[in-house]
Amino acid sequence: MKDSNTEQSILNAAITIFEKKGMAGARMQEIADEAKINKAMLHYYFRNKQQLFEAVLMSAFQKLAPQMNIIFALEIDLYEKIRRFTSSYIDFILENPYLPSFIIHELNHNPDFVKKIMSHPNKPDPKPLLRQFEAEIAAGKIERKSPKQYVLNLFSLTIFPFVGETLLKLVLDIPDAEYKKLLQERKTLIAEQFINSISV
Amino acid sequence: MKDSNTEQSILNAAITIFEKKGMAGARMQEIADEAKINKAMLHYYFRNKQQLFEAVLMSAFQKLAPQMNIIFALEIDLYEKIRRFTSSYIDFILENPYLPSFIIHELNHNPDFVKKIMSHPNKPDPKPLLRQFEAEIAAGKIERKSPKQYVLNLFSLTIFPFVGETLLKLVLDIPDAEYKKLLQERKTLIAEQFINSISV
DNA sequence: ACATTTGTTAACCATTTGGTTAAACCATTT
DNA sequence: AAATGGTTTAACCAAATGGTTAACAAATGT
Repeated sequence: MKDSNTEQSILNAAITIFEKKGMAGARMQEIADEAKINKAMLHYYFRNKQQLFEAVLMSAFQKLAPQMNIIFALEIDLYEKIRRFTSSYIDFILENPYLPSFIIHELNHNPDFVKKIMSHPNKPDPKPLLRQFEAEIAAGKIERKSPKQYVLNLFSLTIFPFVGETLLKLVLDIPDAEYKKLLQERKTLIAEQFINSISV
Repeated sequence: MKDSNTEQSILNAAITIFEKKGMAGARMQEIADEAKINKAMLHYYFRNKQQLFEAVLMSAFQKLAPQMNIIFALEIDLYEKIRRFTSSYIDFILENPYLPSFIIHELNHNPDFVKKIMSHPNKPDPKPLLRQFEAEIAAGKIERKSPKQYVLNLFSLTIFPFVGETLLKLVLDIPDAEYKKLLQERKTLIAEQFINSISV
């Protein structure tokens, strides 16, 4: 029984290609080239394109979810949690720029996979965060709005600047270097303004 | 010289298919079937897949940009403009649910098209909005932050719930009907909280 | 050392897919 | 009604693409 790093290097290559081109745009040969192995190996280890793709999509969740869930579960003040979440999420995505777009796009096109991951441990789970919003509302500390709306806002402010980067740069006429700087600024700015907008 | 509605029905079919499946996932035959015409007609009117695709992407901007630019250019109070923008954008996207995801995804994968549309009249242009933010800052009415960050926030809050719908429903465990209700709520909620977060 | 399993390769295959062509169709002009 | 020119169709084509196979190499167990 060999652990064989071939399987891992296939997966790595597949991650690179799939995250950049998506399921429909990726080519098996391109993945094989990227991994510098024979195309037949892809099928030997992962049977077919769909299964290789699902392994990649699952690994994307595996990368993202623990990182988020740790922060969601921390026993700290809500505001501090918001600050930590935005800052560390932005840092993480700066290292994995294709991740959110890839996940979102493929989730939109693979309803079956959505069901598959629904009960899977790799799912990000912001329930603790939701409960903290509820508690603060109950304590009269923040506006009485749906906690889900709060989390929606927080996710939108944090994730969209990455997903919509090309569109935003185009529409707002922002050069690359400046955009990078804006993203850095957002590591503190989001939490600051978000907290400001909910405090009663 | 015939005006021939064939060309238009091809474009309509192409819009349907491309917006749902993207450039890489769409099939010429599928578009022909959708339009109920012979596949050769696609090439007769649009030469090849790339050109048909670009016509579709351009038409997507054509649908979106005027709708936004009218509001951006209105001579009204900043806060009122924000309220109008979020409300009417959400209404519009509810009618065209695939639009933002399609535009964002394809822009990310077609750097050449980005250049092409940069100087095109179909580009959404929030410059008037940016200037109003600047004016309010100068007047000491809102926090002294980069106006671009403000617009980034506004776009994120408005657009992301559509682009990331599947992911958000999955992660926050929200059923379809409830999510629709949340989106409706956001037509007023976004502006309310956004304004609350920037007023000095 | 030998046999058996596991890993790897090159060649091959069937289907899909974007694109072409030549003939037919149809409206308008002469 | 014959000619003209744009429009439409079915059949076809070459390349790309996902997937398979059979032979070969390298470990692994006996």
